[in-house]
Amino acid sequence: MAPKTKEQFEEIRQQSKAAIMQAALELFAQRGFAATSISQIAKEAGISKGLMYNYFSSKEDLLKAIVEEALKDGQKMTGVLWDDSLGPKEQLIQMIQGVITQVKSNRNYWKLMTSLSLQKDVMSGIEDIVQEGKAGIIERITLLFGQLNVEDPLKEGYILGAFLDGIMMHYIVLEENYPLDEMANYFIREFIEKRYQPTKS
Amino acid sequence: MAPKTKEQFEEIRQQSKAAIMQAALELFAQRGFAATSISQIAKEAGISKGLMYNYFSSKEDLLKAIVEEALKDGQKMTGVLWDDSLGPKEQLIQMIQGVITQVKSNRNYWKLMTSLSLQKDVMSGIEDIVQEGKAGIIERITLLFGQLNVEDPLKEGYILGAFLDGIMMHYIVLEENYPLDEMANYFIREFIEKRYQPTKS
Amino acid sequence: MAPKTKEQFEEIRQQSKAAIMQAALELFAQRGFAATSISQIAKEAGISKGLMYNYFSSKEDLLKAIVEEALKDGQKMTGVLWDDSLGPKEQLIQMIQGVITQVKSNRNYWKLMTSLSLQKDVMSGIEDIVQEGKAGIIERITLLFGQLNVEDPLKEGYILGAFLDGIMMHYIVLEENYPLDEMANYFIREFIEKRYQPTKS
Amino acid sequence: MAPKTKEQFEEIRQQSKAAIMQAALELFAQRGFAATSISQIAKEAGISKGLMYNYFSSKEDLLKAIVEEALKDGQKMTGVLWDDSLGPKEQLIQMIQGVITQVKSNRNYWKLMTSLSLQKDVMSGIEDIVQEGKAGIIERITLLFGQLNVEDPLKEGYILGAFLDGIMMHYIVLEENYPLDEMANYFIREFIEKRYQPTKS
DNA sequence: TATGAATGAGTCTTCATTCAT
DNA sequence: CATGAATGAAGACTCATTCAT
Repeated sequence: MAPKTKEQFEEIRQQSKAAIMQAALELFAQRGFAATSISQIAKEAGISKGLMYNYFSSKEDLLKAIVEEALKDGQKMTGVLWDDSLGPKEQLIQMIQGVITQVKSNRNYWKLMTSLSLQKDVMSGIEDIVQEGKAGIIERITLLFGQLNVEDPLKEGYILGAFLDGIMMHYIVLEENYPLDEMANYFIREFIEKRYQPTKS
Repeated sequence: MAPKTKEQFEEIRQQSKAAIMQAALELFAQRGFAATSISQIAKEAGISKGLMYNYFSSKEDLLKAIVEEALKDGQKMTGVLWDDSLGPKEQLIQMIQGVITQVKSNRNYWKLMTSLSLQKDVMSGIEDIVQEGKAGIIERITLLFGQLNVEDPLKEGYILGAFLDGIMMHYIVLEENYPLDEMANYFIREFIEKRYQPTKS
Repeated sequence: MAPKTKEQFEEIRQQSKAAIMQAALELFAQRGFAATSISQIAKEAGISKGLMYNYFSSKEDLLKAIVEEALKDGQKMTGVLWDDSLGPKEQLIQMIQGVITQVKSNRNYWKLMTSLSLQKDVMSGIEDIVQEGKAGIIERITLLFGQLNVEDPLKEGYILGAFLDGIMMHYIVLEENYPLDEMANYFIREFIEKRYQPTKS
Repeated sequence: MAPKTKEQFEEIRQQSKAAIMQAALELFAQRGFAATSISQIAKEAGISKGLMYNYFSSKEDLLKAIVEEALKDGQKMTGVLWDDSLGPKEQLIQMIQGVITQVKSNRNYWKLMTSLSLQKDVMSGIEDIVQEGKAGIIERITLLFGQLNVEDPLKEGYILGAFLDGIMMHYIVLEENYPLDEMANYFIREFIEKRYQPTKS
């Protein structure tokens, strides 16, 4: 008799929305945005085609929501990441491990993002947000390399970024067959620990 | 009328085909395979929609032809690449420079390939050919690292691969803004030359 | 709890119903029946989509209810209109003024009716009721023109009807910019008063 | 073997386009723009749904094309209409007859236009063109009434317009059952000929 | 060989309507 | 009585592909 309460509706909404976003992320990541149809998403999410439009105004809007949410989650984790009480090398290592952890915890998201970054004008609004985040990280890394007395901190930062993107790419493409942790550890040991020896002045 | 009719036809065929493949590669790379329509390709190539089907039996077939052709070109270049008269480090450097050269000379192709590698089931036939090529390279590199007395040649090889893929990725995404040569040189100097010192036994 | 529950319910019912009909009339008139969605009506009326179906079994039923109610109101006014104690010319004038008054008092309704009359099969049930009403009026007018010794009372009636419909149309389309009263008065003076002079044989 | 010539294609295009516009006009007029689906138009025109989009970029664009074409035709006829060698009363009559002829020759078009004029924002671009045409006619009529020494030429013009619009409306709605010519003639005789007697100064 | 009109399956999206609460 | 989540059929539109010339 009584209508559902606001809270009940809100809960239902959150559940449906999450289910849709989850299904869409999976499919967008595996097949690509353009190649994924709303029908497929609806089927995967176990809902009707029409329902998606109760929550997202368009397929693009859905994509945007997915990216933004994962971005927010990522930033939450990143915020925790930096521990200024550590030395630069330790911070570097922690950062690398943090990136690895994030990628592992949300492989589909990173796969989708990689895919999107390859296409022009898929998402105008998103590009900016992502770039912003990246710029912050690079700046930070450059700073650390500066403290490590590296010859060209910026280049060194880009190289590190390239390595991380490369390793991520391999992990994303090869899925279960890629020993991500092993590779990361090997890299840290061989290319961080050894390379950036304390400079006893 | 003229006796050369057949050859002329063949030449026209080759020109049209090349124009179509060129246009398609450009668009597939920039917008993605699924998001590119035959109409767009035809317009870009300056031909009619129908003509495409004279040369390729389907959109997928066109994609396959593009990938295969570029692959063949690549292998031609790769074949030239290895110079066994050099020492392992020099071969490594030459290989890296070779990869960079290839990517630079055909950025769209590598962008497309990267894009395709992220999507399941876009191309069944292609996957295998590419994997084959990659396996050969890895084997070769592992061998070189073995000669360089590296602790774990396979991991070292994968790390190098990650570096190269990462650098390539940045170049592909950032386009003109990425100083590819500078980065490559920096990488070779700092991460190859310095790392693999001759081991005077 | 309170004894008046039923009446209160009834009152609420009437209010909601009226609000819905009011909102729907407004939107149907301004955008057209087919182009107006239930959602828009619900939003305009300040109620939920589902509630509409408590009062009307369908969108068509809602339209029907609106038309019928306005028709009833109109007939109430029309009933008052005819004053047999007046002479035919005076009755004519009164009728014209009555029509003008009605149109002014419910412009949206007349706009909607005009719109509906242009479309086939929008409403089967409605057509008949409206036609019935119109036939009565024409009969009455024809009678009056007969008393005025007009050459062809039926045609004269149709012409008057055409004028009234035309003036109404202008008013409906031009909204505030049309001087309805002025036009009506000018018409009465120039085309009624002057035209139908008492025929003192 | 040889491809179709430009002319052949052009002819095919014109035919298909005409068939689509013809079918669409019929349906838009009878059922209304919003209530008519592309499927219905395609079926009525005997073509596939997709073909419409070879010729018109959208449903709205189709509507616009229809209106504009009919407008052009109308203006061609109107241009012929005015004969300055006649006296004002004769010009008036000719104009009335011209309007009647146009409406008769393209009833669906006028039905559609009437329908459109009732809805806000169906067509932004069209509104202007139509208003422009109307303004010219009113100006002309006002001029004629001035020559006829009418008390208030502008009002008289609007009244005439109301008459004509009303008669047209009846004709449009009642279709075959409305004796348009008879009514027009009666109107001319009774409301033009008789009303505007030559003023022997 | 080359063209582009034509098709129809499939895409994104809207919307009247239902229903659990 | 009231809500709005959910459905599914239908609508506008796209696009790979075919085919007559």
